[in-house]
Amino acid sequence: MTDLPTPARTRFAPSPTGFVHIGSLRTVLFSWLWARHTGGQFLLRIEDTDRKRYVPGAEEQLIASLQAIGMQWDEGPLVGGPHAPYHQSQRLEIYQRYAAELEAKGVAYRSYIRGDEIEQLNQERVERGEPKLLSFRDLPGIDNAARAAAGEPYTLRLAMRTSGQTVLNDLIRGPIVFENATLGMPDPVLIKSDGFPTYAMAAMVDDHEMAITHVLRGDEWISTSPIHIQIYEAFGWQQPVWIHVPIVLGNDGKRLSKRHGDTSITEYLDAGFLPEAIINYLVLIGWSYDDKTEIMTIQELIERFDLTRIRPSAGVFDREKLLHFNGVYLRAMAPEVLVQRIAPYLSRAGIISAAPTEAELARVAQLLPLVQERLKLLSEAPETLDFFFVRPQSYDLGVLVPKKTEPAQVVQVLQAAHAALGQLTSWDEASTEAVLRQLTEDLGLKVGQVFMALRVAATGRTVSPGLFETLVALGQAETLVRLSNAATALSPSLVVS
RNA sequence: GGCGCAUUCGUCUAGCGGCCUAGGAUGCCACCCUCUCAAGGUGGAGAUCACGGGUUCGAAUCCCGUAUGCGCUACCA
Repeated sequence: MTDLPTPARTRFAPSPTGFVHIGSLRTVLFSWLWARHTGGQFLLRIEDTDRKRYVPGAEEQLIASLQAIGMQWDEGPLVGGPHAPYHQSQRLEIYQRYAAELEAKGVAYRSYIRGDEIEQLNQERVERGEPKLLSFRDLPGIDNAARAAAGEPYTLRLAMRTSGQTVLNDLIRGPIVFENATLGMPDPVLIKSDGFPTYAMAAMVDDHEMAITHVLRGDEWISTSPIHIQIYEAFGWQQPVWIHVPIVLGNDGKRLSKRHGDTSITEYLDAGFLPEAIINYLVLIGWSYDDKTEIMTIQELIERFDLTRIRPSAGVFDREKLLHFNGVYLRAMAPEVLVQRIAPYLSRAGIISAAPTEAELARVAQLLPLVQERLKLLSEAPETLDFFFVRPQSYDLGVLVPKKTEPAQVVQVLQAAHAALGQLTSWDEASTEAVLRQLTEDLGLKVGQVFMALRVAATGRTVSPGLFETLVALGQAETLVRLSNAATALSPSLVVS
């Protein structure tokens, strides 16, 4: 029933009403990992049974998100499979057939009462201090036969049991026992009056038809699981292993939603987070391998993932920690791969062409090692590299002149450095370093003062890669131009003062 | 209201009766390294294991209450 080595079939069954968010992605990740871990299949099924909530383009977004994050499905839209179609809206006959079966068995019945009538009746009952309606089978004032004869629309409802127990065997929580007599659950609609099935009907039928072995879903489904279990029992089907996954909360401890900063996964990707970092971070909310291992490759996760180690309690999504993971993955990334991943960000920033030339990519590849270990997001690449491509147009004199240093001294440093570096015949880190350290000593200044002034002159900013590697990457000619520009920018201020 | 789920450092977690004066990670602070920023190294602060009873020689770990948070209570998923 649990951690058997038999191949599992799991599924992600979203309704096409929006994007894939961080919260739901974590549940998908668990499902996907379990299928891969057991050598089974991961299916994608579109639960588009609510025509009122249909959002055009949502399915495409959803599919694109899964592909971008790298969770490929074995059966479903685009790839097909033995249980096609994988859109519930195209499986209506199947649900109708099974619905008829339940009706024939007497566990489901036609209900002609309308929603507004139920509301009305319940309101009256509440006023009289009576409990709300649970069954809609034979109600005073509702003539089912007459309505049927008139051809009025009806819903098919499941007759919930009113005695005994319904037991949900949740893998990570153990058995959860519901007393049918005190459940207080109205007979749920299986088939809506428009002929479409509800979630309860469609999902159970499909999970059975598609031979799903492990159902992973958010723990908000625990409350309604008696319906699902009673459907399984009514059919006499074997239940899948139920795994109710804890939810992911936002910073404020509130459930992640569009309101509370739950962002679509594509936004994280656009922001420069790596799929592998997102996956690695996300899997650790609610699951752990042991007491210290955190950084794991996808392959290791597939090998190590174990449903029984999922925690039952909700976890807060911590963007700071994700950022740390992203940095780890960024630093470990092969330079040639990083170039490819970073190029689009540089293109978007206008630093290189939209369709980068070989020369541009080569230049980026040359520069990347200088900043790779400082990156936490791919999107930070433009701001850390742009000065290599664009000469500083002006200088902030307050920044160009380091603390405890006189403007005149800076001009002197710039001029001396210009002279000394200009004479160098070999332009490499060792040579520039030797020259500049000697110069510092000759001027009787501190390394920090000199190097900072030169850094600002060369890059226009106080934060950059190492000075020497930066100068070398910039090239001798360009370095000299920038030093001289900086000196010129500073000189007028001397005249004034 | 009813039913259900959850509860260990700010956050993610380890822990499944003695190894816990509660371990790791992240974040924070300090120091080291150092031309800046990161990275890296070292150290530190940070959890009376929600609270109260019990069981036991012994409980974060088992049982029962209480509190708090959350979910469900749709012809939504």
